[in-house]
Amino acid sequence: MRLPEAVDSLSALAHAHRLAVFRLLVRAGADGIAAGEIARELGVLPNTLSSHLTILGHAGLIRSRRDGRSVIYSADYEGMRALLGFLVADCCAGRPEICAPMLELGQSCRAPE
Amino acid sequence: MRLPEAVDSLSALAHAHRLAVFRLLVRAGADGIAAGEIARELGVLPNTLSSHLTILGHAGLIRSRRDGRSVIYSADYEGMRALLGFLVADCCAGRPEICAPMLELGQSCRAPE
DNA sequence: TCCATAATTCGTTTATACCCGAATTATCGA
DNA sequence: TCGATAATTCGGGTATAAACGAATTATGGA
Repeated sequence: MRLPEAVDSLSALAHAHRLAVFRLLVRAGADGIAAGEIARELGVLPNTLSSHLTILGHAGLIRSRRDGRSVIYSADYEGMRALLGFLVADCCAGRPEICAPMLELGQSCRAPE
Repeated sequence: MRLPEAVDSLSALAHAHRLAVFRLLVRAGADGIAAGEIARELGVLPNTLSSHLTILGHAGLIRSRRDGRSVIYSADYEGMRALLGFLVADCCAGRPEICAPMLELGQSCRAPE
């Protein structure tokens, strides 16, 4: 990932509703959630949500598939990984002690026991 | 970190010049870089840069200290860690296989050999 | 085929972000 | 104290983002 794409991804997440949608989908996993259910959950009008979903999709952070009358959205974990990777890239050349706390991020990222 | 603060941080980074500034400072480490030198490096007017620096500072992503006539800016690694932590929080409850690629982020984050 | 549901697209209005020039504040050296 | 350098603050003009209502497209079932 390069800077312009990173700006697109960050802009997509830099909005309260869109960030909430993204987190919802990240938690939901591969099953995903239908657009209408997301709208209901967050209390956003369907048309407004639709434009948010388009923005997140264009940024490579979510995917969609049609299932009957519904469209199911799910997180794009590879896009997420690309963004995080860009942010930490070369974060501490020559200074591993700065880097160390970032390595512990993975600890937030575990299955509940 | 909670959602509103995360939106602030993401908004701060969701701009080509500000993201470039942040990356510059992340690479620069604790020594930091003077405002004027950042402006020269990126080809941004000093007053415009100043407002960008204010936004990044308010978002908790950079710090500043005065040194004579210069003001030295440096990355706030704790703020950075907080944002990344928020983004990956609970990212794969019950699905460790999704989580695994995120754990490898640390590999971008190493000292040059 | 027709109707109901799900989602998106379109057009408009409003609010906010961005950038620049000019003026101001802070610090250092002569 | 005065001038020069470094940085920030202020004000205004322009562009862009966001939200909404209305209309449109897609799908499934009667």
